[in-house]
Amino acid sequence: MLKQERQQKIVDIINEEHKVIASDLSKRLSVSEDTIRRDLKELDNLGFIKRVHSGALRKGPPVEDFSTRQEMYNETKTSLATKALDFIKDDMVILIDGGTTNLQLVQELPLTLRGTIITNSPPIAMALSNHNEVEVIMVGGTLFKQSMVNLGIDTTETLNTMRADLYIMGIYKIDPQIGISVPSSSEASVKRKMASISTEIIGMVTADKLDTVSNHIVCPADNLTYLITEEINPTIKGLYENQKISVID
Amino acid sequence: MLKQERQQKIVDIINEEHKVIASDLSKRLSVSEDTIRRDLKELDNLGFIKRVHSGALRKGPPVEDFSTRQEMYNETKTSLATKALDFIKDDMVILIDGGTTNLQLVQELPLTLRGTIITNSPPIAMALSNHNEVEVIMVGGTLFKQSMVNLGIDTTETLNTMRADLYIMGIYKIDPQIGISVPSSSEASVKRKMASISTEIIGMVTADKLDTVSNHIVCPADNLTYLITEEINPTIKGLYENQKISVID
DNA sequence: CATGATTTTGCATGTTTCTGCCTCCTTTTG
DNA sequence: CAAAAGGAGGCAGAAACATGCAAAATCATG
Repeated sequence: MLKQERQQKIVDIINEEHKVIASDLSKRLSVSEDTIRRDLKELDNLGFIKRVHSGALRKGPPVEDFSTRQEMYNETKTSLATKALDFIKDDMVILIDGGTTNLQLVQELPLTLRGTIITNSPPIAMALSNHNEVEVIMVGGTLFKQSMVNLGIDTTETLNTMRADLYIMGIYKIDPQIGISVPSSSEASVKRKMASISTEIIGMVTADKLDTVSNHIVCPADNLTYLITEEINPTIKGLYENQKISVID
Repeated sequence: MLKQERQQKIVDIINEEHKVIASDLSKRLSVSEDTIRRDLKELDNLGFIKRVHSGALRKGPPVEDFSTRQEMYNETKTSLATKALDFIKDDMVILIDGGTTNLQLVQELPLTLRGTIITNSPPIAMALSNHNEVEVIMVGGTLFKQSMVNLGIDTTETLNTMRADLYIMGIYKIDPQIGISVPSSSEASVKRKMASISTEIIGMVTADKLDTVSNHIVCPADNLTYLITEEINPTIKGLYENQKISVID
C-alpha cells in the first residue's frame, strides 16, 4: 500500500472515529508501529490531526452541529471560491450578501486578511468571527429565513450611507437577456442598492444557475464586472462576454 | 482509553453535573484514583476545572472567546432557560441580545412560538431560522466578535425607533451595589438603550457571575424586573430582593 | 538497462510518559 | 481528638516514543 494512501486512510479513520490508537492502527493497516508513529507525526505537522500520547485525535470540533455544513463542502463551490479569492486584497471594503457559495468563499478567506466586510447575512458574519483583522459591519433588517439575509427598508437606508470597493453578489438565477433575478422583491431591491454603492461587482455562478429566471429582476447581467463560473460552454461564455462581462472559468 | 480522551470526558462530566467526586470518576472511567487525581490536577492547572478536596467543580470561566464558550452546553444554562420560558408568550415583541445563556434560551423556544424577536446577535438570529411564526429583526452595527453582537452608533440609533415588551438581557457580570457591567463601553451603551425601550427586563445569571464586576457599568441591578438564577444562597438572594427585583431560583 | 540517489520501512537502542502501588502527610468529620 | 478519607511524592514496570541504521523498494538519469 502506498504511503500516501495509508495516510489518507488514517485521516479518514480519525474523522470517522474521532480518535485512534497507534498500536491499533498498526494492526489494521499491517505496518509497524514505528511507521504509524511517523505517519501521525507528519499528519500532525500538516495540521490534519492532533497527535497525543499513544494515538491521535480529530482536530476540529468533536461534533458538527451545523447540518448545513456538509452541503457546502461542494467541490464546485470550493473551486469557484478559490477563483474569487484572486479579487480580494488587503484593506478593501467588501460587500457580501447571502448564499451558500458566498459562505463558502468567506470560509476560505485567509485568517490574515485585513479590511472591512459589510454583510446583511448572519451566517457570513459568524464565519468571520476568527478573522481578527477584518472589521465586520452587519447591516440590519428583517431576517428573510429562506436565504438568511436581512432585508427591508431599514436595510436599504443603512446601505445608503455606505460604499464598497467590491460587491460579491450571491446569484440565484442569471440569464443573458433577462439578467439576474431572485424570488423576492425586497431581496431584489437590497441587491440593487448594494450594487449601486460598489465600484466593482463579482458574481459566482454554478452551471445550474445559468440561463434560469426567477420572479424579480435585480439588474441586467452586464452590471457584473466579473462573472465566475464553472461553465466551459463557449456559447454561454460568448453570450456574457458580448455584454462586456469578464467571464472566468 | 487515551489520556486526552479521558480528561475530555472528565471536563464534560463536570460541565454536565457541576461537580464530581474523584473516587466516583475512578470507577466510571476504570482507572485508579491516583490517575484521576493527576488528571484533576492537570485540568485545574490548565484552568478547565476547579479542584477541591475529594473532587472538582465546574469553573465559571472569566473571559474567553465565543467559540469556546459555545461548547459549554451545561445543565445550569438549560435550567435557567427553562425558567425564563415562563415569561415568553405568543405575540410579544421580545428584545434579546447576545450571550451563551441567551442563545441557550432561544434554542429552547418552542417552534410554534408566534411573535417578533429583535436581536443584535447573529447567532441568536440564526438559531431562530426554523421558527416560522417568529419575525426576526436584526439590528445592525459593527460586529464585536468577542461576544458576537452588533454594536455602535448605528445600533443605538436603530433601536431608537423600536420598542419591546420584554428585554432578555445577557448578563456578563452583576453585583448588588455596582450593578450590571460589561467589558466594553459600546456594549454598555447598547444595553442601556435596549433597556430604555423595553417594558420589562429579565436577566439570567449563573452563580459564577454573581458579585463580579467589569469595566463598564450598564445600569443598577434593580433595573431588572426579574433576575433568574441558580443560586440558592439566601444572602445573595436577599441582597437583590431588597432592591425589589423578583429573584427566581 | 544500469547504477547511483532517494525514499520508505522495520528493527534495535536508549529515553520519556503513563499508571498503579506504596508510604507518609493533610483535611474532613464525628 | 481520633478515625477515616483524601492527597502528595517517590518508585517501578509497562507502554509509547525518538533516533540511528540498514535493507528493500522506488526513482532519476544517462
